[in-house]
Amino acid sequence: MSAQPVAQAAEARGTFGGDMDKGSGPVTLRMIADEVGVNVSTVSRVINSSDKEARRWASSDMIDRIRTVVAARGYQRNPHAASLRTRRSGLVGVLVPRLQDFVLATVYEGIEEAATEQGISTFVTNSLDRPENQASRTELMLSRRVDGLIFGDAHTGDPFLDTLAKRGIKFTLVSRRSGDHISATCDDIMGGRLVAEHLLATGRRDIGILSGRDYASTGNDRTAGVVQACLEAGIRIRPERIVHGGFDAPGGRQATERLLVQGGCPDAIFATNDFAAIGAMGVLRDRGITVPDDVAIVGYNDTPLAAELSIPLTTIHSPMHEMGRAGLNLLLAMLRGEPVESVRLAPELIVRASTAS
Amino acid sequence: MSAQPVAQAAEARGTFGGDMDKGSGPVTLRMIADEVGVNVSTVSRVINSSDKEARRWASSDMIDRIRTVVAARGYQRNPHAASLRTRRSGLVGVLVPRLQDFVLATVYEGIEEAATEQGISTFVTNSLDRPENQASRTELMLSRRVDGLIFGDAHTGDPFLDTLAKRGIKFTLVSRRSGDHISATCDDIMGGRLVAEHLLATGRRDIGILSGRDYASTGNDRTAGVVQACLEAGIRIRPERIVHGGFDAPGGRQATERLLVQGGCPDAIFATNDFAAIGAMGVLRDRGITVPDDVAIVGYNDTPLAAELSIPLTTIHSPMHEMGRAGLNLLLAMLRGEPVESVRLAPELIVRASTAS
DNA sequence: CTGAAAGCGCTTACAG
DNA sequence: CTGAAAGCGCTTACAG
Repeated sequence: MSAQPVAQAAEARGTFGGDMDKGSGPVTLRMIADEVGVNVSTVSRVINSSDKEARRWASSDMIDRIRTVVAARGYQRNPHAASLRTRRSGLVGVLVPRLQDFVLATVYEGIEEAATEQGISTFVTNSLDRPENQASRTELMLSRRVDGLIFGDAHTGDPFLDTLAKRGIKFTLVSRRSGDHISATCDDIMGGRLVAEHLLATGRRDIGILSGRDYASTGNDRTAGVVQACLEAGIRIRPERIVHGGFDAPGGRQATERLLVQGGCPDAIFATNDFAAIGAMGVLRDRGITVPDDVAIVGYNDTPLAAELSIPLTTIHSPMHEMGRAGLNLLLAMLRGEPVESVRLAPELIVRASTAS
Repeated sequence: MSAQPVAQAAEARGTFGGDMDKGSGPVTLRMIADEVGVNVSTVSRVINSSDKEARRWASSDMIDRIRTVVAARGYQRNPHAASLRTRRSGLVGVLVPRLQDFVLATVYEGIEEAATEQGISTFVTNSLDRPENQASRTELMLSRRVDGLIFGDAHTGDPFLDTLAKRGIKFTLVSRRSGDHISATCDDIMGGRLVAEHLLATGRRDIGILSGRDYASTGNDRTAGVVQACLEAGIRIRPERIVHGGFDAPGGRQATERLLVQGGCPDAIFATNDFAAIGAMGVLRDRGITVPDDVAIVGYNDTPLAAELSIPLTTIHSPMHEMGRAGLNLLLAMLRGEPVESVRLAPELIVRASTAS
């Protein structure tokens, strides 16, 4: 708090009942111990025990007295001292492609919320999906002595995460999955199937897919789900109907333009992200193609804007917040040494005007 | 890294050249010192000095040898130990209304970027603009021993920040200003003036304003700028032309509906936020009011979506990223004890189809 | 049930 | 120029 050096005046503290703070900084365990008239170790034990456990360490009278003084003085443990001693920091590092992305911001909110509930603090940073950033930011997090990491930017087939796992570093993935690493994701294959089934049921037969980045399991799984479901219905989606690109509006715009050029206009477009769907709608509008009469459009994620669009967007609701919470809780379980398994959350189809013919 | 207790095997370390790690956890200063054959204090001094300063503390031969071993072993200082000793954590807490909000996510990106450059780490959390959260999250940040705080959720007239300042807590504001507290903001009054000047120059005379939350200086200043500039042009904006509401699309929708009800349709609407502008456009479209022929629309912030809309949006570009950087750097200067002054960044008008008649 | 001691990994006066 | 010591605020065997 104060800029002045606090000096080594630890012994000069009053016996007990001294009510003034003397500007000597935050309350320490020693101050509490002195005021109660007991050893710091006793205070430490009481503070770090539940009501029941505490009984094993101290008389109930002692427990009451300590708790009273702790509350009265507003004691807060110094986390740096505790971390130094216990070798656990209660810190988690989170890497996301970009926090500006509504989807990842929401996932992170879930992570942060669950972390706070568990007394954990998080650092977040953007990797912009660039491998060199992923590596350097991970090392930076590690140098901050995080207990574990959560990646929202996993790249399919990239050995980076394998290397990390081999080093014994604990981490989970959110939003995107990769290999056998523990992850909390939406069941994107199922999501894709829901889209295909809806489109087929409403009479569409030629589906174009804005698949997103080729290194992201999200877009790939959603695409695979559509392809599977169509195949089961006897419809084969040609390769040129699947185009990759960015997950934002400009990315969707470009991908849509490529889609139209290379195969003519389909009767449905599935954008694996709502923002890409907005870009797609822009292109169609520019070309005088009407939605949903000429082309149905489906997005993914059920972003708030989806319902606000001039033509409200049919989309898949994915539990982004819950995904973040699960990713954090999985990591914590791993750190406790418990066996953990990946979580696939259920997607849900939300039908709106963009597919209602 | 490893879950097993690392044990007190500090003395059992090889003399020098021992290349294996023995799983004894991260490299410590002591290991470096032992390998170089020098006292830890010497290593500490060299590590924490610039090239020039180091000369005062050690022979250039010593400096080289230490630097070599530090690099070879990949030594990283334990920040908890250093914080405990120095009483400075290198940690900054950031409170924003909500990270899902593109504007605040971007401001935070700027904060985080500048922090990383300066070797500082940040914690972010959402307050949802609720006073009880602002208080509790601030205390939580303080219990994490942050050196200072950055608030993106300041409420005009709220004594909370005054109380904090009185407690000697160091903080800066971003995005919104409040009282005399140090802040890094866009010059929102100027931004409002730019909007009014453009609207007046293109023949508009009856401007409705979606002013946002009444506790946020952003919306209020932007509104004030419009009112001022209009007054100077001899046009008085009636109070019922100014409506408050949320800064998102639904908020803009509701505010617009109230605006239309209570005073008929204006010939221009200034939404103090791009997302609110999107909501406004939705309402107008539903009612068959055309943009820009019947009503011109202007947003604020120059969000990427603004250019992607069916009717591209005239808006004010505000340097959100730079605002975050400035907020962090101001805080750091304060912590160094330097005199600091608030920063007002220049807004810029971006004219698009929504006002081009 | 409670205390005393050691030690986590650093930094920084204080000596020399 | 370098070393030795103290101490930041905790936790945790180890005694009793």
